[in-house]
Amino acid sequence: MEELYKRTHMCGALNAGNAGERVALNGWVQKRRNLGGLIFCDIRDKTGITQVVFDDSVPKELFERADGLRSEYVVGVKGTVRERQSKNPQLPTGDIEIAADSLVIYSEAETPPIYIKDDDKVDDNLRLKYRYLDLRKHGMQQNLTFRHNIAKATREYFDSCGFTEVETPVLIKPTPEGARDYLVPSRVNRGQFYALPQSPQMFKQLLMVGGTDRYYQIVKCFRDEDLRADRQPEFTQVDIEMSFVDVDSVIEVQEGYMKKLLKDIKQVDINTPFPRLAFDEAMERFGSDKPDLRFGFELKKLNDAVAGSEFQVFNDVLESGGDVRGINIEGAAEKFSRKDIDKMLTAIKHYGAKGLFAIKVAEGEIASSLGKFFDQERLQKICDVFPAGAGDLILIVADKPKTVFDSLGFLRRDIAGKLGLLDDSKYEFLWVVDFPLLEFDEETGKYSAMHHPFTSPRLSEAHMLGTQPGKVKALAYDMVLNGVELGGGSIRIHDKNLQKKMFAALGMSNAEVEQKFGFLIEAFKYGTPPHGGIAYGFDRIAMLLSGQHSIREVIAFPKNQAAQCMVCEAPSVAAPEQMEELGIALAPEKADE
RNA sequence: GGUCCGGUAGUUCAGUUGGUUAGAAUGCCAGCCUGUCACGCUGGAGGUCGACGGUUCGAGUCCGUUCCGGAUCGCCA
Repeated sequence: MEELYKRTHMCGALNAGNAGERVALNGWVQKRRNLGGLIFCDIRDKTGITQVVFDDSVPKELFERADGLRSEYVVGVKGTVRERQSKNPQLPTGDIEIAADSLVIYSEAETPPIYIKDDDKVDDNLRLKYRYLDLRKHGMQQNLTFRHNIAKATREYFDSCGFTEVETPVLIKPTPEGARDYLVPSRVNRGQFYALPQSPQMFKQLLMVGGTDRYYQIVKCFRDEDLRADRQPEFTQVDIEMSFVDVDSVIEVQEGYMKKLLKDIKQVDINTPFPRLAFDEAMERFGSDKPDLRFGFELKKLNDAVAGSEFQVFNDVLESGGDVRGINIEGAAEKFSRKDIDKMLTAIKHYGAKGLFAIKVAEGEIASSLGKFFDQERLQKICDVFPAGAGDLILIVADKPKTVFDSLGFLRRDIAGKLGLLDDSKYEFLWVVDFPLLEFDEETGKYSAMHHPFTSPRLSEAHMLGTQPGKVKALAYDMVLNGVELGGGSIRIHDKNLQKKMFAALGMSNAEVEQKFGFLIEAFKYGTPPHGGIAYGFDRIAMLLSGQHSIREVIAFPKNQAAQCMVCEAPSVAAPEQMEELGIALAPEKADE
């Protein structure tokens, strides 16, 4: 290779104050503009771009080499900084340019399949396949740096609060019964498997038994589940556990964490403590257990207002234990057409909704698809619940409670988006608390833990575990920011008798408990501090604080929707020899029915 | 597993009721050009219209199957 030019500055670093200095830059060719006897060339690195000029004062050989430059060539340039004749106010380095006197081409480049520009619109899969090119974009480099800064602030904060970062194993025991683990075969223990952790839950509890007192870890976790814009099969958690704490002590430390993150990263002061909303109230008011508080449109129950009408649809729903609820979109009566409302109905059919009823309130008249069954007086009664006035649009869904909540919860947020109310510069934090401890699974006919089986019930309600398990509330909490669940946690059960009751309520036999959690139960015999903790989705935090709408934007090498790595093409089949050595054979594919 | 949307040049897209040689922008290549910065001007190359089958005198367009991608519901203790 030719000589390496020892870099004196990054490409985004120079300004008028450097005029007259001799510098050396390394980077990629963003763009070459050949004006004939004058060549401009923009050199880019992760900090920015600098314009380099070759004119008739340079040797012919150098000028010709500059003429041969193409996009994405990797080069080194030496020259003198000077102020530009015509400045470019759009560039941080726009006041200066480098009058080049020497140029080295480290590496040529083929024409890239995607443009290295932040505002290009290119197919997501191409971006993922050529991720190393995508990462050259300034915005992507900013995202990576941004994520790094969050990790740094996280470590600073928890360190300052007396936490120890401890690494927990990545090869752990599989959880029985289909819990979507990634399985890892063992050659040394032929026929046996590890699992990759979905979370370090049991190990962090063991750390509390082990006297670590305050633990945190920025840790990769794995779930072999279907993907979403905010869900990847391998993702990063900020995992936290504390000894000798109650709900308030955990929450206080976490609010301090968010306060520091927002201050350090966004220079934004947020108020603590965060509001706390009981799960039931969150559902009643927002139709969601992770409500977005940046706007209103709260749900109202209309059962009383519509009772006793001639409208059979509502009557049937009310009789079968369902609800009639609505939201009032203030001032939106004229903003949505009949067609728009039909589209909304199509959208909420996903949640099982069968109908969507609209009431448009105007001065002196209330128009509605319900007009046939509801006279003005009755419609007014519905309006009064919100209360709604002239210009407002009320949307009503009648169905099973879950369908009503899901549908209106979705519409509330969807419409806010359409009305431009989702302001990324607003940070509305809250805690959702008082979750039910258990939920009834209609398929298995059993209760299952809403969070996990070590979540403590409210101690005052623990006696109901045997009799009314569905009514017991958990000492659990979710942190929600702008409609996204950032993290969730709980106070754990540390009393072995209470834990036994919990397992009984879950319908688990002693043998089953022993097989799944034996080592944790064993550990609890030897002196267990009261403890609790929380785990955050680190990628989600980075996504939200950087204003992105997919966690892929803050992950260097994310997987596509089919959980494939487009760069290295994982997963792939294993070589027969390797399978043989591991003692694994593939089962024949199931015949289609 | 279900539902919806999409697949046309390297890239982003247009392509009407089925009708001659499938277009634009950008990128790429060549030539000209001394103050550009989305440089400009002139010219050029570049396509199995995702794949297979069907209807038709004729299919990018219609029908069926299939593959791929995205969104979403289920799922995510």
